[in-house]
Formats: sequence, structure tokens, C-alpha cells
Amino acid sequence: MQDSNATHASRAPRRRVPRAERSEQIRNSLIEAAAAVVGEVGYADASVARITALAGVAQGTFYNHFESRQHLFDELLPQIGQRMIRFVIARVHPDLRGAARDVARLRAYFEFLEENPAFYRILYEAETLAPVAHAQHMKTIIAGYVRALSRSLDRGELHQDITERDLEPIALMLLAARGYLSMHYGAGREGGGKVPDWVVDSYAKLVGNGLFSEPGAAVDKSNEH
Amino acid sequence: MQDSNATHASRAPRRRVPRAERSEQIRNSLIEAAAAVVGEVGYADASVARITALAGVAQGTFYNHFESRQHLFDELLPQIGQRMIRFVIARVHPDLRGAARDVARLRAYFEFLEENPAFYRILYEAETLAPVAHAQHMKTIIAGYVRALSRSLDRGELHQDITERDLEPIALMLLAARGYLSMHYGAGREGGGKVPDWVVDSYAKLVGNGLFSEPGAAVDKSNEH
Amino acid sequence: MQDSNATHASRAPRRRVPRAERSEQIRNSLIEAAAAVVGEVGYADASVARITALAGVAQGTFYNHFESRQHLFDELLPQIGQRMIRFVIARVHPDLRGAARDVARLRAYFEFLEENPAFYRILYEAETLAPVAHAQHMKTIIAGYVRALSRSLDRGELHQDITERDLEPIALMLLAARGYLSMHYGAGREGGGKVPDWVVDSYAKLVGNGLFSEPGAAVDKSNEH
Amino acid sequence: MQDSNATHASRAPRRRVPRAERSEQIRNSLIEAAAAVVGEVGYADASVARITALAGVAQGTFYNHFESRQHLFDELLPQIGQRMIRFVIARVHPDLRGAARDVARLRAYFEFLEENPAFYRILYEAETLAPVAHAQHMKTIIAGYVRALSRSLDRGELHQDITERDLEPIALMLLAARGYLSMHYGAGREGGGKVPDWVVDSYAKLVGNGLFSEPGAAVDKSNEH
DNA sequence: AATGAATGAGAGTTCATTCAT
DNA sequence: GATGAATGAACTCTCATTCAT
Repeated sequence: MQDSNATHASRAPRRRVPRAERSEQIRNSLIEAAAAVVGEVGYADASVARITALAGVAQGTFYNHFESRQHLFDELLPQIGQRMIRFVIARVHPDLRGAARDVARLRAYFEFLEENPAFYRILYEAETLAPVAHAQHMKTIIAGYVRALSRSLDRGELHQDITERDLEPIALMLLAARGYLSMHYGAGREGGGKVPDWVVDSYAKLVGNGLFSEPGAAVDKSNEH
Repeated sequence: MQDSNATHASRAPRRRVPRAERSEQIRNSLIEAAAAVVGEVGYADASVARITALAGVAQGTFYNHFESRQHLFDELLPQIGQRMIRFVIARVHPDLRGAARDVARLRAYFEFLEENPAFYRILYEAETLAPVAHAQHMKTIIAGYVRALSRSLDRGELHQDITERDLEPIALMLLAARGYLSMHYGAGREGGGKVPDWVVDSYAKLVGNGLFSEPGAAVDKSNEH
Repeated sequence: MQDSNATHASRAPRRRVPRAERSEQIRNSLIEAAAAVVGEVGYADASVARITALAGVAQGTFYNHFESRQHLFDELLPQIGQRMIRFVIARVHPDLRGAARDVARLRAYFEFLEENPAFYRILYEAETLAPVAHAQHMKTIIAGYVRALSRSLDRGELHQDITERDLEPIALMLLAARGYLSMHYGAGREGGGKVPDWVVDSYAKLVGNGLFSEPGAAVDKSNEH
Repeated sequence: MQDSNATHASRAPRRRVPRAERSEQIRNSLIEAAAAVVGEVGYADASVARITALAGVAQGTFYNHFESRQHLFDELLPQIGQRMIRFVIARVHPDLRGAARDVARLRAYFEFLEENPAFYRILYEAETLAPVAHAQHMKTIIAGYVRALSRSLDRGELHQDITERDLEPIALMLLAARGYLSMHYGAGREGGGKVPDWVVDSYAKLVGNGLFSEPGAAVDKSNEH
């Protein structure tokens, strides 16, 4: 981050360090401000006026850094989303396997939400208000989840009836669970807060054993092979 | 103040259409119009002008029936939500039990979405744009789901480690699955469409057997009581 | 359709006269205000704020009557242009013929400009700022002029070397003369004012005899002295 | 940036003067860029950003050379106007006299416009958007035209009813003709283009013989009404 | 009760100009 | 002198809501 001699513009700006750094600072502060504002009032009410006021710059400055309000919105989720991914990776012990690993990821996610309550809105409103970013984020997240499940599958950690093709819908459902549980028990509520342990346990039970106990009942009707 | 007696309409030749009924008609047509508009363009762009235009009344008329645009929005989901609930109930055979019943409900939900693609947006945007209605809807839906699961529990259809307290988070997660699967494979995508059978099968597998096969592994690590 | 009986109140607006009239009044006052503002500061600085302030209505009202600022601009020249045409027609004695008629029209035009000094800017800036209106106006004006000249041609009032084909460029040049003379000696200057008689006389000389007298030099014919 | 410090001063018109000359270069390139931009999009949309981008300098540099955008605009027409004047002088054979000389000047003007289509907009929009420059330009041009006509008058080339006082309005009208003819038949239209010969002939007829053939009628009659 | 024009606050965006580097 | 980001006033336009008819 310190070295900025790597890129050498043809026009030769004299003192690129302070200027470029200051510019980068402002850009970042705009993103941070936007994240905070969107987290608080949602995309729809995150006006440029509000964002720039929080960032402490003039409204016009906004447009030196982003083509439009929408362009900022489209960067918001990727930025914070990456942060979330790194956070979760850092929090999950590399040796964990199977269901334990999955539950650990869930917990890490909830912890991230506790520390970054804005993320909830940034993510879930993005579906309609920053759809490109949302689609990209979901794609990345799903792909990562499928990869992890795929490794579990290879290791034989999954039930025998689970096939490669099931992994995507299952990843999706587990992500869905994250979202709804945090909405209902955690950051999505007013005031945010921690998702209680017993809720995580319910997740673990569902993921570990499924819900219904009658053998084959669920699969029989709809599955022909 | 007009007479709102609707049972005997043939009283005077002056007024043929009862006022109250006509008023109710307009109110309903506004709700229908709003549902269509929100389904098409979302809450944010569902302007009063657009809704009244579709309903065929003047803009001012809107405010004779609803205190504000937000008040209409707050009625939208309850209305359409009830319709969805009735639809699902009607489609699920009363004799189905256990996982088969749950899967049938999932299918019915997807069918409702196919026939009412607007519902997807009305429901999922409501979380931020009609939060009161959304909370109420979720409460109702969850309560219904929990009741159903509770009956399954009483009948001994569930795994033995599932307790009464697990039912709410589990209901939530199954609802979450509905939402994300329809977003990804069905009505949430451009052009709507049917969720494929193999995706329903993946749901059935998860709900039936769980995901991970190591017995107890998932629960052990994270549960200390 | 005029009936506004209480028994048949479903479609018919009750008292359309005052409402429609008031609306028309506001629309007209916006046009008048716009004409005044454009005349004073030009199209570029004729902001909606300025126009509505002068018209005494709210800014939003503007958009109940015109799709956009440009749409008003596009109506401005046709409106005032028609007024000018009617004015000139009214001022020119129907029995005048030949050069006398042409000069009378020139005088009438100058008089109109004296009474409507805004017209100058409305017309001449329109070329770039309301090009469609300008083109339409010029087409109308040129066509009218050509028609008048054509009648003179038929009556044998014109020089023998003038043919039908010359009429359009000549009409254009006479219109050009109007414009530049008023710019330089009349309404185009600060403070407006009347174009002096001796300037009109110069016009009359040019139109009457041409400028150069050498036989054969320009086109030849009909010149001595 | 580049080594422009060649310090050998010889007899040849090669100058050293690194600073002043470089400064002059930038200033000129800004004027050239402005001319191109104004010609393309008009004064109103000729933003400082656009001009400096075309000139290849930073926006701030602009204000080292011009007090304001308007100050540049005020220099634009004088610069290009002088170029036009020199072009016309160079193209008109010094021995031509009378109407032939005038028509030759008209043709030269049209040729200049063909080669410099930007000039049309620079000149005609200047009336409202660079009024000082426009007034100065017109003054210069009119003075030159009057001088030329005055020489014709001294040589007896003009009609006897033309007096010294007529020369200014007549010069103005001939300039007006230039402008409108080029607007309608030449550079003013989309795509520019050459004014056809037959249009020039119409001009020649008007200037040569006038329009109406009744001698004297034009002047006398019009003073009564 | 129905109408639909009037309202005005507030939105996103532009751009001439300034100024620290 | 050259730079180019920062500034903030001004712009056009939208729309939920009001209210006289």
C-alpha cells in the first residue's frame, strides 16, 4: 500500500503521493459513508446529499469519484461483501470439517453482522436496488459454498443421496437460512444483536439430520430413478 | 353521511348504485392496481399517479381511500399474502403427512408464484419498504408453519432431537429456502418461470435426511448444555 | 355530453368551465412569462425558476402544462410568431402594391418589434435553442413572402430578370435585411427603439433600384445613370 | 515535459523564449480548441472541461490564460473573424470593381464557410452569447464594407440615389444576406455545404437592379402610411 | 365522494471557478 | 506556470400530498 511508484503515468504528475492518497481517502470515506447511510435508511433514502454530508465533502465532490449515485451503489456490495468473506475465512479454523465447519461459518457470519450491521441492508436491498452487484455477489458466494460442499462430498462427509447437482440448491438454501435467521433473530431486527445459540443449534439439527424421520418419505413422491 | 345499507338497493330511483359498495370497489381496484404496479416496477417506482392511472381513477381519489401511499403499501402484502395462504391450503391434499406434505406445500408455493409473479416483489421488497406489513405477514406465516410442524411433532413425524423450541427457527429456514429457490430458479429471475423438479428434490433431501452424515457431529461441538 | 345531471354522474365532469379556464390562464401566463424572460435574458438563462416566479406559480406547476422546459421553448416562437404575422397583416393596407407594400411590411415589422421587443431574441436565438420551431417559423415566413412576391411577379411588378426561382433567395435576403436592420438600429440594441426613417429609405432604394449602376457588370439591363 | 530549450538565436524566425512562447502556444491551442468546440456544439455547451480536454491541458490551466470562460468567448470571434477577413481579401482579385467585386466577396465568404464550418456558429451565436465581441466584429466588418462602398460611390459605380448615409444600412443588409443565404443554403444547414450558384445569381440580381421595377414608387409612397 | 391541477421540497447531476500542490 | 480535485450554487425535473371545485 505504501509504494506508489509502480505505476508511472505518461503525463508525469509531480507529486502523486499526497494528491492521489488524499483522493483515495475521500473515495473511501464516501464508500464508508454510503455503507453507513444505506445500512441505516436503505438505498432509496441514501441520497447523495446525505452521503456527502456524512463523508464531510461537498456534493459535487461525489461526482469526481463516482459517475453516478448508482455507480457507488454498485460498488458497495462488492466492497463490503469481500470484507465479509475475508472475515468469515479468518474466523473459521482451517482444520474444522463437515457440519462443524458449516456451523462455524454460520457463527462467523452472524458475528460479522454484529460488527457490521449495515451489511444486512446493503445485501438484501441490493437485489432490487443494485441488481448487478447483487447477482455478482450471489454468484461468488454460491460458487464458494458449492466448492466447499463439493470438497465435503469428495471426502464422503455428506449423505449418500446428495449428488453434485444438489449442491447449488442446497448452498442456496443454507445461505437463505443465514439471511432469514439473522433477519429474525439478529442484525435484521431493530437494534441488531446476536443470534442466540439455540437458534444455531436448530440450524445444526436441520443440516445434520434433516427434519423428518420417516425413511424415504420426502424423496419418494417426487423422485423417479 | 350517506346511507350505507346495501341489502335493499331498490329504495329510491335517484341512487341506484350503493355508495358504500362503489367505494369498496374503488378501494379494491386501487389495491389490485397497486399489486400489479409494485409487481412490475417495485414499491419505489409505484407512484400514486401510476397506480391511480391503472385503477382508472383520479389521483386525488386515492386519498379518499388511503391515508397515504405508505398506508396502501402496508395493506398490499396482507391482502395478497392471504390469497397465497389460501391457495397453498387449497392445493395441498389434506391427507398428506410429514415430509410429503411439506414438499407439497413448497410446490404449491411455487405454483402460486408462477400464477402471481407480482407476489415475489411484493413480498421481498416489503421487508424494507413496507416493514410493518412484512413483519405481520412473516409472523402469520411463521405461526402457521410452526403450527403445522407442531402437529408433525405431536404425531412423531420429526427427528427425535427436534424440540418444540426448534420449530420456529426451522420454519423460518424452510421459508427462507422457498424464497431463495424461487429467486434463483423461479419467479425472481427475469421472465419468472417454474422451479425445476430436481431443485425440489434437493429440498426434499435436505429436509428429509439433513446434509451431513456423521451422526451427532453437527450438534456436538456447538452445544454445551 | 353537456348534461351534468345528478343521476348520471359517473363520467361527466361537473363544472368544467372554471377549471379548464383557470388552467388555460396559467398556461398562457407561463407562455407570456417565458416570452418576457427569454426576451430579457435569452433562452439559456430562462430557467424554469425564473419563468414560474414571473408567472406567479410554483415550479412544479410548470410541468403540469409543459412536458419540459424545451417543450415550452418550442411553443414560444410559434405563438409570438403568429402574433407578429397577424400584426403585420393588420397594419399593411390591402390596396398597397409593389415596393410600397413591401416597405409597408417592413415598417409594420419594426413597429411590432417596438411593441414586442422580446420577439427579437425569441426569434434569433431560436435558431440554436429551439431549432425545430425556428425552422418551422422560417418555412412559414419564407413561404408567405414567396407567395407575396409571386403575386407581384404575376402582376409584372418585378424586374424582368427576376424569375420564379429567384423568389426564395430574395425573400430570404429581405427577411435578413429586416433582422439586421432591427438588430442594428432598432429593437436588437439595448433599450430597443424605433428604426429611423432614413434607414427604411435605404432599404427602399436597394429594393427599388439595386445598388450598382454600371451597365452589364452585375447582370446588366435596365440601368442608366 | 519536453526539451524546448534550444537556445540558439539565429536570424531565422526561430525563437527561443521558452516560457513566453510556450505560454502563447497553450493560449492559442485553447482558442483553437474553443473554436472547434463552439463550432460543433455552440457556446452554451462549450464547457471549460471540453475545451481543455481538446487542447490537452488541465482545467485549471485555463484560468492562467483567461480570466473566465466568457473572456475566451469574447476573443473567439475577433480571432476567427480576422481570419475570415484576410481570407476574403486574399480571394478577391484586386482589379475587380463594382458589383462584380461585391459578388466575388460573397463567393469568397461562402468558400470560407465551407472550409471553416465552425465560423458560422461562432459568429451567429456570438450575438447573444458573446455580445461584446459580436458588436466589435460587426463594427469592424461594417466599417470595412462601408469603406469599400464608399470607394464605389466615389468612383460613381453606385446608383445616383445612393448617398453616403445609405452606405451603412446597405452594408448591413448585404451582410444580412450573406448570413441568411449561408444559413439556408450553405454552412448553416446540417452537413454544411456549398451555396449553389443560382442563389448567388439571385443576390447579384437584387444588388444589381433591385427588385421592383416602378421607378421611385418605393420611396415616396411608404412615407405616408 | 371524486376530481385533477397546484404545490414545493427534494432528488440527481453539472460545471465555472478556486486553490493547494 | 501547470495541475486536477474540491467546491457549491444552480439547474431540470419528480411526486406525494393538498384542496378548491
